[in-house]
Amino acid sequence: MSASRIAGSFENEEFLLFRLANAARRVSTLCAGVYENEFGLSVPEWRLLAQIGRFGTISATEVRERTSMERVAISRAAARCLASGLIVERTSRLDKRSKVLSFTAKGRALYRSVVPRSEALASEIEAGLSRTEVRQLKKLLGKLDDHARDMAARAIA
Amino acid sequence: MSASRIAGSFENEEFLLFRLANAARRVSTLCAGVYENEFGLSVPEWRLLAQIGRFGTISATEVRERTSMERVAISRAAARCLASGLIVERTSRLDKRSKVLSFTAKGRALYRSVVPRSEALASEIEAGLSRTEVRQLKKLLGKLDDHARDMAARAIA
DNA sequence: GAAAATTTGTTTCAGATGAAACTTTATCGC
DNA sequence: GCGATAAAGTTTCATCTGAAACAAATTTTC
Repeated sequence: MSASRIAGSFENEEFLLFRLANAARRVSTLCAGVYENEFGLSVPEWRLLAQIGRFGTISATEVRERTSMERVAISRAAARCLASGLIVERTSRLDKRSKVLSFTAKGRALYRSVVPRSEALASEIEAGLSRTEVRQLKKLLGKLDDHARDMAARAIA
Repeated sequence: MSASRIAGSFENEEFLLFRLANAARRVSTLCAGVYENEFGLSVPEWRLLAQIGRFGTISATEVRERTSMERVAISRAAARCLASGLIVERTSRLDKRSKVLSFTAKGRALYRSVVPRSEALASEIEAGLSRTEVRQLKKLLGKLDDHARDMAARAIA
């Protein structure tokens, strides 16, 4: 069949995009279920809380720099965490556009309970791979992300 | 600060989920722009066409088995490709529930023009990594996906 | 020091997405 | 063969998502 002759190398190796999309969707759905069912958190909410947990007090921009989350996602995650009383925000004195986020007692307590579960979940997910493979995979994903970011930046410029 | 002491190993290594989500989002957005701007195709539509290109005539279920796409995504991609005259569908004689999909002349021509662009795009994206790293990454993503699928299946059962 | 441009964060809108209900056809158990 | 169960695809609905417009504050430029 002519169609398949045309395909060339495309035929045997599936495009990285597709594998990446599949793996990300699968892992994300799995984790989202756990965070939602056990803690009532969405993945972006947990991502935000994890940053506050690490850095104590942090602005949305700092979260973005550290996680590559989108502005909108951070804003929405923060709004929901505020509404559920997990965090408080205060306008920064240095820059009144900026609001710094920090835990309430309730938020800190929740964070403390999520961390071990999150680690256990990561272990479960990574259990299909060896330690070396996990390290390798993270490294390669980081490299790919960096390269793709460069490409996107160049495309815009 | 007590919050950071709690974090433990979580502190240094970013959770695989997050890296995966970042890389997938970045690559997907990049590719979606190319397919959309240059061919008027969404990623799921291109994924579907790629399967028809490889296998000639194929049912939605076979597409799902081969790509891990969701039923709904396939159904919608097929509806749009039908509407834009890229494919036709015929009820299978063997199973009247099933519809087999195949190219129109227009669809085949488009497919032929997308394949080389898709390969070039893949090369560009993979250019940040060595050949070995690309192979490794694909392998690890496949393994991770398989393991996560098993976990999800076990969670339901 | 005021106008222009930039940055921070929010909101809006339109399209994407996924779970669940649904329709139709096929298969299983008896 | 007939009722129950399952499978193929579609549709609905409620939510998620991202791009772009937006408001407010800051920085830059002249």
